[in-house]
Amino acid sequence: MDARKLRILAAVVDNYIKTGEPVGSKTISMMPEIKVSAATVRNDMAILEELGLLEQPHTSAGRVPTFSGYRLYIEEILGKRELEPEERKRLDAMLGDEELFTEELLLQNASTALAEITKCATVVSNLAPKYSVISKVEVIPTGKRIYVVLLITSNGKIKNKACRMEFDLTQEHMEFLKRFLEENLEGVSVSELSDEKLDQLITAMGTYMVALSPLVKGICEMSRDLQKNEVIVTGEQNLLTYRDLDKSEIVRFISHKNELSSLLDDSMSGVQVMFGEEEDQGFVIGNSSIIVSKYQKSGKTAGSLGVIGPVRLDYAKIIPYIDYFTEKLTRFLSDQGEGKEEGNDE
Amino acid sequence: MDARKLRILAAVVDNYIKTGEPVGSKTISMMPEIKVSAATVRNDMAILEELGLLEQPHTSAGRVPTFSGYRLYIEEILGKRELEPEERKRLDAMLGDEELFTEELLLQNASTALAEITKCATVVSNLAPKYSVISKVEVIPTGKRIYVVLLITSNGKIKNKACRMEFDLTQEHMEFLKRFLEENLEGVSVSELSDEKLDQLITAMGTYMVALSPLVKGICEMSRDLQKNEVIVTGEQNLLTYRDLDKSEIVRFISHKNELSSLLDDSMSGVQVMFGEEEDQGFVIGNSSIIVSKYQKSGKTAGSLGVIGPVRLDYAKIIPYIDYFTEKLTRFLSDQGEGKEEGNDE
DNA sequence: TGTTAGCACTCAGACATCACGAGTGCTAAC
DNA sequence: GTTAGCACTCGTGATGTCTGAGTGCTAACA
Repeated sequence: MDARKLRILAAVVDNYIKTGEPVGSKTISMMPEIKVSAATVRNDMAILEELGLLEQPHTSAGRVPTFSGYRLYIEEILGKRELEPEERKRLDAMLGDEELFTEELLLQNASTALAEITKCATVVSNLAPKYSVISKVEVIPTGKRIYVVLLITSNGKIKNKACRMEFDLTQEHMEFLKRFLEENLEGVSVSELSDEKLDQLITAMGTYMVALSPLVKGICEMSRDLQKNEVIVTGEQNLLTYRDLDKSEIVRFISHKNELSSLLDDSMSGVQVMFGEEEDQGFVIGNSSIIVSKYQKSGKTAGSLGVIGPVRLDYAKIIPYIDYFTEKLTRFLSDQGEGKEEGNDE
Repeated sequence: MDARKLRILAAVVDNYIKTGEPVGSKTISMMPEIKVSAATVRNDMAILEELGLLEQPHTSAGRVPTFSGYRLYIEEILGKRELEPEERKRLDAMLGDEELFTEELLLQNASTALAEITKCATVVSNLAPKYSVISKVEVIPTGKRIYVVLLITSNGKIKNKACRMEFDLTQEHMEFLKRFLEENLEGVSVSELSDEKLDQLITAMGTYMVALSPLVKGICEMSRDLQKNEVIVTGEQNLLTYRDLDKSEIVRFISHKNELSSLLDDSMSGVQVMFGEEEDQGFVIGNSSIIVSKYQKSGKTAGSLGVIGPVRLDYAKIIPYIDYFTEKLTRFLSDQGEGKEEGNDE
């Protein structure tokens, strides 16, 4: 694969991203970086087509990059671009006041900022709840055999749930419960609370079992809620502006966004680009691509941030942005050390 | 307006709802309930057109009902139909087990059921939080100057919020706070907690003001959250199946669903039908109609339930369904008396 | 051997034309 | 007041034609 062919491929991709029209040999031969005639370009393009990097929608049309073409373009041709200082400033300004950041807020601001800059939809998946540890459990009586269970996790999430009991708890019950929960649940990882663990806990309560098990069950339900990590999509409306995305598929995507979570979580670290049709998940929008990057906390993946748009996306611009945001998130989470305990559950 | 013209109008509406095609005089004259020739039908249709009840998309096409046409059809021609026993049974089955109902669950089940039956989107707006009263406020220390405020309302909603303080609170602070909150907040309506009320409360704390005001502020923020009532939309995807609804408008609608709340809350009691273009709210989908009905609790409107679909909707079928569900909700809320205290804030 | 000009060929898209048929309004007769 | 008949309208879909962008191939050139 010689350098000129790569230049031609790059030119096709650039041009197609810009115009959305198949690119012909003449257009390319007129570009300053290509100094050969249209005929030569044609010869090269025929070879690029044989290699599966370009394709023709129909005989008398120009060339369009294939998925492999895009991939090669992104991986080989686009170098890792560093952001200009002004760009950084602009992005930082969009993120808002650093003082006020929590992981959640930073993530949210980053995704709105990305959506605004790229005019695409952004997706965010936060694994933090999954890896968090129960830091406090509290049971509060609220009259008439109703008890509110409050669960606070190490990453600052707070969850609550009302439990209706068969009868009111005595002072003794409450004291036992307080001690029991402290000893058996505080410090336990949210993901540890499986059904078996629940059974163990209930058995461990001994004679208090009958009276108190609904509360423990409630706690397990909450931690199960915490385990399934949610995908947040921002800027869906932006997708409407692209002619090459099917509107019904967009709606379908929006209502099934949670199915994205496996896609996001399975992806490798670093910036990764996936194309709608290539993935076999049925819910992905045709002709769309998704750029995802993961951020870390103390060496472990803590979540991911991505942009969803048409396949013809300005990768050269967007990838560095995503990179910047995920680096920022990773840095923030490591600076933050043991973790602030803020946040609320709305 | 003679009876035959009404019958013809009804026939046009029925037929148009069924087929989506403009209805011609011949089609109508062949219907069993119309015993006149096509020519006569044409004469009558011309008059109905003059009255603004029908219109022609173009000269050589059949007639289509106008909004007024639909309205007349719904109000004058469709009587209030009672549901068949089987229909009731079917609806009840879809609502699920009565034993488990809370207002929220019932509302949610009703809207999913409606969405499924009607193949439309349903909207739900619950005013309950707005009218609820604070039944309990609790402050729980969670280490390192972080305090979780827990707010429980009369309708069973639980909200929580973490507040970071300047310094840790003493035993004395906590005792004062407990008494203060009990005396000043329990029993207060959520909607009462305005900014002025907040100022009053803070002043009333006297020397404790400096230390404790962040907590009170947190409480007010939460009650403000409770006040703005959310609109829940179910079955948006169903809207995609209708050719006469614009897909981009559907997406726009989904992402601005909260703007519906004023529309829902302002509507009168009883079943009401509104048409997309007639309302001046910009966000409504063109060519769509919305059927809303409100349910009550102790004489006051407690929320609304509606169906959104294309203008050509099977009103004859849907209206009784909505009616049934809102009656059921109203009945449930009045049976329930002072209100169960269940629910959780996820 | 790689590059280029020239040329015949292909094909989507725009545009015009045409026939069809569903539906109308009007008129005159019943 | 109702109906049959008829001329007229007009959207729809099928068909044909033209155009231009773009191609592949070939032969000449460096």
